[in-house]
Formats: sequence, structure tokens, C-alpha cells
Amino acid sequence: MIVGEVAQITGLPAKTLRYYEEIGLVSPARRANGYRDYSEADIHKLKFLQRARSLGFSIEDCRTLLSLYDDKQRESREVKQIAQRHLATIEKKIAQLQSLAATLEELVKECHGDHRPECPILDDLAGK
Amino acid sequence: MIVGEVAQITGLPAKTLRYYEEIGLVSPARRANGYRDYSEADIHKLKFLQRARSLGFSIEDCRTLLSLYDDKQRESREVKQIAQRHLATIEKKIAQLQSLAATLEELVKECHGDHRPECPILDDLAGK
DNA sequence: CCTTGACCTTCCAGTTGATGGAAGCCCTAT
DNA sequence: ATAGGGCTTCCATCAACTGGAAGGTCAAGG
Repeated sequence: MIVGEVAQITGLPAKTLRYYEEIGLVSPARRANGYRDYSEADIHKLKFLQRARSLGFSIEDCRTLLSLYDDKQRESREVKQIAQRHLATIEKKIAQLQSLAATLEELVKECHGDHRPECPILDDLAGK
Repeated sequence: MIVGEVAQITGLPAKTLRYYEEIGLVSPARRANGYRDYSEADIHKLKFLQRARSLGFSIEDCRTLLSLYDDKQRESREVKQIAQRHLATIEKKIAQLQSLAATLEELVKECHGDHRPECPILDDLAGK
């Protein structure tokens, strides 16, 4: 299958498929005319990547997850560890954002938001 | 004040101060020897930026906020709008991350995480 | 057979907000 | 005179693509 078809199937833009080849994630065969020719196995990998990326795993994590997936001798401990670390990162991020949101809500609430120049938001930023 | 001193005071790395000059946020004067020479006003702006960035505003938002801060004719509506948009973006992000976290928690919980190769996480990624 | 248009190819630049490092100047102290 | 620390500029790098230009390929229509 050529890149456009694979894009349809996987939901990944053609640009991204080329990019994944460039960084060595999925390297399709080539046809005589130079077009990329994705095998079923390639497509399976791409779907795997699509799912893993949609769960927020980094490309490097994805690379590792793919190789663990291929490795029938793997220990599920390794996979779980990656997922747990990722989850911890996300939870940390959520906490940070929630703290930001709380502060911003406070500021937004205090600001009249009318035609007048007085603004508690700017005052806060200016350290007043 | 030269860059190192300002870095101490503002908490922003010297690299970042140079970067902010490069992108036209804060352009200090220069001494005869070419060293940057930050005025009190520059430092005030930098502290403003530091605070705004720590609240997650983008550089472009910061640029706008700074100019609104300078503009004594501003309408607080404009400031509030920026803050609200930013808040909405953050809340959206939080929701996305919470959804990811929920899925990941589920997967992590299901995985034994031992020496055996069976792994529900990989199964999920593989679409099984 | 030729052209048109939709694909495909590669390569280069840009995104965000810095950060790391190299090469070289400046200043103070010894 | 030299050693060190801090300053300067410039270039490269990070993540994960995305956009666009220049040009090759292919199937269909006239």
C-alpha cells in the first residue's frame, strides 16, 4: 500500500508516515518507481504507534514499546514501568495545570473586564 | 546592571535574558564595552515576564500583556479576554490529560508487571 | 499521443521557548 | 603577564511534526 492509502487507514498524515520512516520507526519497502510500499506488518506497527502516541507516549517510549512488543521474551514489568512513569508525568502535569488554572480563575474573577484601564490581572503580573 | 546580576534578581537565566532581547521583548542599553546594561524599567518588565510566563502565558501573550500594561488607555476587557482564553486552553488540556490518565491507570492496573511476557498494555496498543 | 490533475518523491524551513557549547573579548586580581 | 570569571556572538539542538517548493509518476480523457 502506498502512503496515501496508509494515511487513510491509520489516520496518520502522510507527512507523519514519512517522518516515522526518517526516524527509523517504520521503514516500508519501495516500489520500482520509488513509492513507499507498506506491508501489513508495517500497518500494524503504525496502528500501534497511533494508539501509543494518542496515549501521550513519547516517540522514544513508542520505540521501546514497539521493540518490547516484538520481543516475545519480554517481561511485562518493563512495559508496566514505562506506562507508570508516563502516568506519573501526566499526573504531575495535571497538578501543575490545576494550580495555574486556580490562580488564573482567581485573577479573571477579580477583573471587571470592561472599558476601564484598571486591571487586577496586570497588577498581579506587575507584582503589585 | 549587567546580565548576570539581572539573572540573579529576576530568576531568569542569562541565556533567557539574551533570548528575550533577541525576540524584542526587553532590549537593554549597552555599555561602551558591549555589555548589556539593564535599567530598572527593564528589570521591572522582566519580572512581569517572569510572572506571566510562570502562569503559562505564551511569549506572544506576554508581548501583548506587556504592551497593555504600558498602555494607560487600555481596556481591562482586553486583558481579561487574554486571560480567559488562556484559562480555557489550560482547562481543555487538563481534561485531555485526565482522560489519558484514566486510560493509563486502567492499563497499568491490569498489567501484572512481572517477569512474564503477557501484557494487557501491549495488547491494548496492538488493538487486541 | 498529449495533457491534466492527483498522487508521489526529496529537501529545506518553521513551529515554541529556550538551552548548550564554541570561539573570542573584557576586566580584575595576583 | 596571566589566570579566572563573566561577557559577547553565532550556531546547533530539543519534540514531533507541518508547510511548501521543485520535480517525478501515473491513470484518465480528448
